[in-house]
Amino acid sequence: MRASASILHLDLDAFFASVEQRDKPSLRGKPVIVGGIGGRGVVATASYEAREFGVGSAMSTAEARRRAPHAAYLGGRFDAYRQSSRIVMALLHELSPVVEPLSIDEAYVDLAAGGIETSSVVELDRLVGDLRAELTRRTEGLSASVGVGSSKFIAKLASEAAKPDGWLVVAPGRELEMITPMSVRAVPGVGPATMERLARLGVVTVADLQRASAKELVRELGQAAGSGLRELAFARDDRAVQAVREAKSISVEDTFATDLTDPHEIAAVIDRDAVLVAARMRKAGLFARTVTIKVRLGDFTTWTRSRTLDGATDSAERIRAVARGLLGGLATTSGVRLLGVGVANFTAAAQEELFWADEELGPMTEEVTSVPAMRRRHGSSGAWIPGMDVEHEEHGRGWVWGAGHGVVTVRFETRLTGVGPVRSLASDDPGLHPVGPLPMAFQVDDSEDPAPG
DNA sequence: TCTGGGGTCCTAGGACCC
DNA sequence: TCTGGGGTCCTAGGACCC
Repeated sequence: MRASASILHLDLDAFFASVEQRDKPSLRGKPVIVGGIGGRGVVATASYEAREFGVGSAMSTAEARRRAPHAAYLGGRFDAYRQSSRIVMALLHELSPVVEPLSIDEAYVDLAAGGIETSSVVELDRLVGDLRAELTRRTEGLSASVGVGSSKFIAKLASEAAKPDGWLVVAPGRELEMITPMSVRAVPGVGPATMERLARLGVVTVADLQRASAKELVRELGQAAGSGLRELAFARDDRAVQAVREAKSISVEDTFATDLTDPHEIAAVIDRDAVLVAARMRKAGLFARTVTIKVRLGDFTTWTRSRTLDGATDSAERIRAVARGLLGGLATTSGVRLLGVGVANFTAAAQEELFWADEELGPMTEEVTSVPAMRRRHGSSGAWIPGMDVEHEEHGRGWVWGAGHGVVTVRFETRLTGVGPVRSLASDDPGLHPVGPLPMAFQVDDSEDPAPG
């Protein structure tokens, strides 16, 4: 822990839903839910209006629809989210060179590394105020919650406490006062299972945690979690903000609208995922030694199987062969709900093995390499996904409101137009095309890609 | 129609080595 | 008779985060 409040944590408020409300004027002030909109989807982000109905992240979309039947359900526009995320990360880099993105919508900043040494809460308040205002301006209307404190732990709890659209600077020396009354559940790393174990020890609040014996915590939670949690209970946290974090794994997985039973189809999905993973490795310049497959059955039983090679590869063919070999050891006839392929154990250079012996798989079929076709068959119902950006030769830019039975309904509006009209068109209307997100007025140099979201 | 997708970190047991 | 002891690597699973 530092003597000054020099770590900042920023979290964009209801990020995906806020981008949708910004870009779709008719949804402003309304419940908006972004996530998987198929039968097996879950909520990624609910707008604050939707949260009023009891809808939250990770809830099944089916449950969300019961609670908020009139909300807008959108599939998500990741290009638009990345576009705004880049603007925010670039803004943070203007404060300090040491910025650690945690996800697409969250980051730590080491203020001291940016030459911001003040311990004056008034000055920090002004700095954060300016930051938040500039963020809203550059993102054309998004808001972020910001916490500043003497450690990552305190900065994160502060931004959490400030939500939504607020900020909190925790003065050095006031940390224990802030955290002691909190529930242990508020401590990052304490989820449902850990909370349950702690409750068995009679530990419910951070104050209880301070009184618990270190030995008992380690016995119940293991060495790392037990000792780590006890340190956090006293606000002891010296983790540095890390500007560069190297990827440890890359994976692709899919849950199917209905369970897969055809072995050829299962094998084809593994092949396709191997191709996707290899493409991402090539883009990142990485070679992997370990190949993993993940299989979830209809009853939610989940298996992972992995194999570590002597050498490192980025070959789609090699990954495919290893993944298929791993698949061969599993009984999948009852039906497969989810399939995935991952790689790990990276090296920066290939160390191809001289010899290997895998069963002969034969060439990949057209179907395997045609990813969009696969997604359409197993993913959502059609090509027109609710929320997506479209442009019509006659009516201009808009977004898909709904689709089905040969008809697609589009609302023709953008964040620059105000609420626009709705029109129903034939889903094969030749004048209608999917498009990318509307460019932002504020441009970021994106010659180098930020960390993957 | 309960339960996504992309990650990180940790644990525990077995193999293997000195 | 009686089974060390530490280290590393690998695998599988689980908890957690956004």
